[in-house]
Amino acid sequence: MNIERVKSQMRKGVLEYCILSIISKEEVYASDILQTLKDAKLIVVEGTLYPLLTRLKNDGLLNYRWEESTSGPPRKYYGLTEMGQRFLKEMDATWDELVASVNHTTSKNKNQ
Amino acid sequence: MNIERVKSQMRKGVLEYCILSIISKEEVYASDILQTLKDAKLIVVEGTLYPLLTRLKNDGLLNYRWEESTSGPPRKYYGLTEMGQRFLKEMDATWDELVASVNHTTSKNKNQ
DNA sequence: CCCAGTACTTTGCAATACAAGGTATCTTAA
DNA sequence: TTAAGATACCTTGTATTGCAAAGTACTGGG
Repeated sequence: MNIERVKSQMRKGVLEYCILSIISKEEVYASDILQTLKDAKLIVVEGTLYPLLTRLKNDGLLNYRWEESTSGPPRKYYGLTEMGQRFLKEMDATWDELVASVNHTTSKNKNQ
Repeated sequence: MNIERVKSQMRKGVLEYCILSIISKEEVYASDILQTLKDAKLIVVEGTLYPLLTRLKNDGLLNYRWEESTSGPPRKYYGLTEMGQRFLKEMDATWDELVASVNHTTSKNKNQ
């Protein structure tokens, strides 16, 4: 048992939410997403992200288009489907509820 | 893919944190914990809680004592070890960081 | 033509929440 | 005294999924 494992586990729960949120702002490809998550200190690796994007696409929340790159192989640029946008809104509410629940359970509030 | 699965997944990440936090306030047994989590809208079932308590005990974060009950079999009352208390403090910080990271990624802040 | 860089994909493993069923203890009441 | 019901703790099997590591494929430079 170590704190890194706990961090990793907490991350898991919000990964899909953060990824959908990032994609909702602009069309991006995998490396963009990895960089954005890294900037936010949410460490994720390729082996996690790619299968997750595929899953979200198969669930109809994402779509993508290929785009040629001047510096390597073509990239998959992802965007949110209409269903993805609706889902993201629900996730927003779900996240807010979770934060409220945890703060309630741990007796914290915003001023602490 | 449905929103319930997402809720469940978000819950997972904070379960240990919430349970340690509940136990830190007073000695409790499993049913107390289930009730407290339920009140906070963090649904958990027995089959999840018991193995988790055993794991936390084996990791040295919890200890327990048996106590007779006037209305059924004896209960295991759990308390935090010193290590558990230290760990809980780290989890507090980890949670705060996660909230900050998610809010950053999803471009939200406390006033929204 | 090989090598380095970039991008996407796949495979195997480990952790763990949950559903469902099981065991044990205690109280109550016929 | 014993059967039924309530309470409490535990175990097993399954599905999900994040991650490490290795693989495939495209591009341009030397």
